Amino acid sequence: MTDLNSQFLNVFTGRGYLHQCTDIEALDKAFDDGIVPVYIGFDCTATSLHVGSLMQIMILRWLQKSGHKPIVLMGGGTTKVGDPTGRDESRPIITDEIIAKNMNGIKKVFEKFLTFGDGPTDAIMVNNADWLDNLEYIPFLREYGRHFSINRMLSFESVKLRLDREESMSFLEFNYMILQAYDFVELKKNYNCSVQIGGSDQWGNIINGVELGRRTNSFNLFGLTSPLLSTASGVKMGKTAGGAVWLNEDMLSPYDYWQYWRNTEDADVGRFLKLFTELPLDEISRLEALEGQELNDAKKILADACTTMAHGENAAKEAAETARQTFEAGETSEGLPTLEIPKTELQDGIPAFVLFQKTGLCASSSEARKLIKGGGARLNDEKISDEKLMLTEAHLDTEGRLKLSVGKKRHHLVIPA
RNA sequence: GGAGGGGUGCCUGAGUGGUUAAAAGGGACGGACUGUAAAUCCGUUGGCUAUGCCUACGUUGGUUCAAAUCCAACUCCCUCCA
Repeated sequence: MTDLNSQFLNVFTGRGYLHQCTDIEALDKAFDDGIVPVYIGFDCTATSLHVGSLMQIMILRWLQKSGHKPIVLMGGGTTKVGDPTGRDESRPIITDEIIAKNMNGIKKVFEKFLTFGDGPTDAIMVNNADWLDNLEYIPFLREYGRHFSINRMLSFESVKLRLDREESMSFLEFNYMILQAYDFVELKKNYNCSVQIGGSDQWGNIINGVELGRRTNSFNLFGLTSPLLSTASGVKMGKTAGGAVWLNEDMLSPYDYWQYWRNTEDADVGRFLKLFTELPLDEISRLEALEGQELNDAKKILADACTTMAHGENAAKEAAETARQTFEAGETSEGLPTLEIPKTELQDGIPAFVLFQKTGLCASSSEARKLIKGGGARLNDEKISDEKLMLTEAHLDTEGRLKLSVGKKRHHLVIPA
């Protein structure tokens, strides 16, 4: 690789964000010459983003730190079409109200990671519905549609996958890549944004935009992609027992978020520290060299740093302290997720499996029963052996609480009120 | 519009009248081993206050003592033809 001059690209490559670039030397020069607006697009399919998008968010954060302007493109328009990339079936149609609601939730995530405002390097958020909603079909086809070759579009991975699997792909979805390409041109025109970054699965879509810009307006646009992330054992990132690892506090508690990072595989620690924290690289190489038990310290640092960024320092400290009490001291920590139940329920007696369901530790009471049968359920750190155990006030611990555990890692407190 | 093939549990995929809550694999969860890791081995994997009951093989009806399995209509997908 050639030597890079710009601060941003040095960080970008040094920390492992680089997968492909359309023209890295020219891009390097651009970043070195002055403030460059760069955009990354995000879907509005949920009320929060999850760790699958965290790498893109970190990229924008570094971008801003390096003195450039991040543009967060909300796919308010394209979400109505649905990105077929990586999907083996159509997305359900999402209504405008839900999209608006989702955008609000996602905005909250970004406010934690970026500084928004009117200054030259302040981040801005734009919505592609602003220009996509009112497109006129015939003029659009004549001006832009003629630059797209169906032959080529059919060869794209996102399309090919669906065709190979003999799944249907509607014309609606087929248009997604055209619209995304058009976004790039719009952003160039309105915000002088000539760089798009995305995951490596977006490479095809990004290239389309670059080419469309060149053909229609002789723009010189750049595309830059980051590797798709899976854990060292090949699992796609971002799922746990409870579901997706959301970045919004109301969808996943800081404690659970901290736990997610604490449970990182050994082989991923160094890579994740580079990608998801802002620790200096030499500090990271020291940490990832740790072995055996000591590597757990690196995992804690990873969890602290990630949680601090997403939820603030206090939340991170609380999560770390709760984890320490729970796992290292073997105590029952107040910081664990807690459920209050009416006193009378305990006075009357309530089956343990019902409580497991109520706390959300188990999805159904059948699941809870099976868990108890299988020996995976604990009450106040003691294994429950009776599937039909009735809980009463006699089971409260000295502090007047019940601690329910599923496996070794998932705990919940129940307090009568 | 015509001909043929297909729609099975979270996913892939077997099953062509009763022994089928449905093989097998994957995933997920739990256990053992560990370091809150990975790998490995074992177990669980529709719901229900439950020795039973209910719901489930695209949808709706039908045949039958009995249907994922047979019939009809509908619907969606795939392939070929127009």
